[in-house]
Amino acid sequence: MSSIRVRFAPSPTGELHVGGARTAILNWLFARKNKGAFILRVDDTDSDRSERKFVDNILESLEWLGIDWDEGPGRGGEYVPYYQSERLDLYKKEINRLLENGRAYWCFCTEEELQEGREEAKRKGIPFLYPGKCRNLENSRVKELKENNLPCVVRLMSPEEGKTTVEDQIKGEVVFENRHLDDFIILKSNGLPTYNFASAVDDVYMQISHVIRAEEHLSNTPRQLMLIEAMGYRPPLFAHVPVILAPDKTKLSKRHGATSVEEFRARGFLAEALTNYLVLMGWAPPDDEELFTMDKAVMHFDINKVGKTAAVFDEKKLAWINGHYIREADLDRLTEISIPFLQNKGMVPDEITSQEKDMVKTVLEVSRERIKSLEELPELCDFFFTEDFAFHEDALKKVFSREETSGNLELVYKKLASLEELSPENIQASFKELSEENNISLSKIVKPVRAALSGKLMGPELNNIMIILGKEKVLERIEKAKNLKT
RNA sequence: GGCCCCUUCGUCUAGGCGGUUAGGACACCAGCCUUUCAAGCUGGCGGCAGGGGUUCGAAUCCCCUAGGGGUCACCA
Repeated sequence: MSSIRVRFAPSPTGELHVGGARTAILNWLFARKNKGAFILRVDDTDSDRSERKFVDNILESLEWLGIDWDEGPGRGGEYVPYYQSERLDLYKKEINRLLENGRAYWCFCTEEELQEGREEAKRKGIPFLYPGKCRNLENSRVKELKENNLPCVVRLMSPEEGKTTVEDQIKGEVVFENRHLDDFIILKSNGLPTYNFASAVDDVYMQISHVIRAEEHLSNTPRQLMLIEAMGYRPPLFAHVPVILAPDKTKLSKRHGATSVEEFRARGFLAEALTNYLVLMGWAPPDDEELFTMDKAVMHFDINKVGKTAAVFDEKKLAWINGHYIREADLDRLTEISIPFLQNKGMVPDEITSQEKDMVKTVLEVSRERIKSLEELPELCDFFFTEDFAFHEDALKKVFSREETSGNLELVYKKLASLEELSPENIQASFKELSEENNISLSKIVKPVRAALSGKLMGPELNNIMIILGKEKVLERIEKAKNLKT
């Protein structure tokens, strides 16, 4: 009965946010480390904002990240169903128990009434707490009001004195005074449970041992503890992880750029880079190494060592990590995931042949160490795929504006034309000979050739470019570039 | 405003029991390598929010102040 069971319980009101992803990863690491179970539960009690497409997005994002769940959507489990919207009978049952035991009560206060109270409290500069007006309604009165179909909710009869303390695995002991907490709503007038209630009930029923979730839930925790106490169950342990901040130190949101896992994937980040980075904000392995696999993270993970401070999301560091994984990735796999980025720019056809695929692979081999995200690939290597590549402004200004460029290209043309086939050796030798024979610097030869072949001043090694392009195209492009003088 | 959490280089962090020139990484700068750009290597810049205590000795313990964040919904 002491088995470790954790859960990630997103509400499908948006795409999987990197903050949510980190919470999921932390839960997953904890479960894997302790040979426990990682449960995925969909907290969709907000019928207005929950959408099926977001459920799909969250599931896909988690799968893409490699965060697999032992129980949950698509996988079933002992505590099925894992959608709160399908567990309504259970909540109803627990609400009724609470009602019968006098630990909860029906409340018929209207929105207007409450709003008035809030405004008055604001005027007085004191926090608004529900005054408990409906606490002691006679049963007959309740029955009467209900028969008249008056909108009503159920509130928990919360203790007025004492303290509720949360033994948080990350924050330590956090104490809340019960008098600051009012009789909060557990059943909404639309018949659906509130988050606090459904979450507490499910955590208990699903035998969750540790609730690892975002810090913003810390202030909800005493309420859930009260609920669990009122229902007569044992509460799980809690661990609240700090939020992720944007560079301006406010909560990371859409206006800061990419925030969802899907957006990062679309921008050319690798799953292992994103997970590595996300784990790194708030946790560090014992050896302080920053680049690690999830396997290694699992081996050393310790929830108690997760930092208490909110971390600023640093895209530069993510990019560095991503560059590392791009360089390390299996080339075939990298080829597969790179193709869409090329197709996106029309560089390779949507229906790709195996020859074209091989070409992408070859190009990747000589280009990968120059990019930090797959998104940068098209611009870096467009000239490998088309004759219609653009000449970069720098190339025009620094190379093609020069008097001697045309003549030098002509020299190169002649020299290369005499070669049987291009090889690293004979290309090298040719350039060297040209330099010596004509007494011109190597760079005066090399730069124009690079510019002629790629339209750029920087890029993969020239040898590689020439060999991949092949003698025919190389000569064609040099010929064409001779007349490009600006 | 009430309640709660947090505070080590610009950023992410390491710093069980108080004694370190406060360590690493990203970024930035410089150099090396190099037929470009990267990558790689080497070096540099840069920090314990402030103030009081406790102590022979505090980034580490206590208190206060300041700053940041979260939350105060019939949202999760």
